[in-house]
Amino acid sequence: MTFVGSSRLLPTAPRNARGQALDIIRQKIITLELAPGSQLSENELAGQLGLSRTPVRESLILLAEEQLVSVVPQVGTLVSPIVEAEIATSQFVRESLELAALSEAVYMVDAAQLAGLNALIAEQRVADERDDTELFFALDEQFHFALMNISQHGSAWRTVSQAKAHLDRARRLSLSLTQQMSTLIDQHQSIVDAVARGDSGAATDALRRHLRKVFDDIALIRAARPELFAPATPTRRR
Amino acid sequence: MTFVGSSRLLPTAPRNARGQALDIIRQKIITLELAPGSQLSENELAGQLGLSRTPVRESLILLAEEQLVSVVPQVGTLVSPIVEAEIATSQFVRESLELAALSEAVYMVDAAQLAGLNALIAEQRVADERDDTELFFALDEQFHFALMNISQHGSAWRTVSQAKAHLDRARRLSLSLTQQMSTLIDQHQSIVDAVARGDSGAATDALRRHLRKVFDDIALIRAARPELFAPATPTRRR
DNA sequence: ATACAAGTACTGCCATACAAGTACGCAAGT
DNA sequence: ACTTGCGTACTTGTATGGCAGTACTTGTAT
Repeated sequence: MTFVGSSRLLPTAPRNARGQALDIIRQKIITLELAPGSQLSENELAGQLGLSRTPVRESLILLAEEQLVSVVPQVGTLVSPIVEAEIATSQFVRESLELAALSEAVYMVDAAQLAGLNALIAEQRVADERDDTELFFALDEQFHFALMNISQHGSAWRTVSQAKAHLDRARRLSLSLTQQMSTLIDQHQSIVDAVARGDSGAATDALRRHLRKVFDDIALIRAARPELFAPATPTRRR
Repeated sequence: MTFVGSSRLLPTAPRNARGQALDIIRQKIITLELAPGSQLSENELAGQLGLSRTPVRESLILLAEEQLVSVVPQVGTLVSPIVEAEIATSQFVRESLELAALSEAVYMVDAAQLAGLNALIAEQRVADERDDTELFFALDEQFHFALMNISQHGSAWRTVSQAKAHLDRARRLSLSLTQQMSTLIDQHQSIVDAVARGDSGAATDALRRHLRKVFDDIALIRAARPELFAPATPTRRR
């Protein structure tokens, strides 16, 4: 597993044990390697990661704040099930913030930033050709961050990224992500083109269409396989 | 100090030591009882609160994630200075989310919700007459939460509340909060009136004006006393 | 008086031990 | 067969000790 494009903003690797544990566990939850509803154990995770309970426990507390796990005292820690309401909230947060940032960004973008965005799109085309969804997810994260960074509100990315994590996790339920990559990349291009033209309305429209597509794809998954959402009974470990 | 209207949504008191420590420390930071830039110590806080270092440390980790403190390994934990960029980001997040939620809320509000909002405004008038700023802060928090809760996005309040915490802390630098309460309450009334009329544009305009006033007040403080923002040297404890 | 270096007293980080509480299985009694 | 009660094996919560690294202090030499 590569941690390129992890949610942690600074690419500098987390030098302490807690940072390592947080990144690894978080990534495993988002990629569904740790199934929604499954039970975790501080002790077991500590053993697997070769750490003591302390940094693992601190990571789980942070993940609970992010709503990715829920800790029940004296009972256990559960990977949060994928709940429609949570997805809708994440979509609302992400959409509101990205759109508001982009509407300002149109008036302050420079040539270097546009070139950077186009370069990311080119890399995404490569990822598409290789059917490398992991690479695409990482580049997608970079693209949306770069877009938001044009305005002065790049430091709000932390908030957006947390919302995006819930949406990405739900997206991974889809079996055929590879078929949608080219559409998503085209939408990326439409956004950048509108920004380059200085057309604020077209840019926000294009971004809204893009984000709504992601959300609608999740709705399609839910329609096809409702059992994947909000599993009623938590999965016990043994 | 009363914890009515603390940031924790559920009024159910935190039953474990970490929850207590988190609420107390957080409140002391927001109310400036713990000065921006001042140094904290896990040991010292644990002693003051009558707890061990563990729950205190876990609280500080959560506060660091919220950007209210910054932890420097082997050096110390500092209460975050009030930095203009951080304020601007918080304003951006709060404004974007509250406005987006309100624009939807106008079409789904019912009579009971309007009555609840007006009741909160009435309470705020009382707080104004008594010059009780602490009560007003609590009621203000309740009002904005109730407003956001009309739409289906009440669960995004957690995010808004974290941004609002930074703005509230900066607001407390102002010496004359009592003189502004009546204006703020009038603006609350304008928002509710517009929502009651079903006038989406007027409602969002009124809310934007309201939130911008809060932001502009902070800018005035900064203009008058720039030394309160981003203190260059951290305050050592002895 | 100044520069420098060793000492010392802190810091947060991590590991570990113990405490409190819950869930489940199994056995005894009805 | 079913219910009930207890024991056991887990769970997270909290306390504490030791470690490594930083900053300030103090003594010494220049």
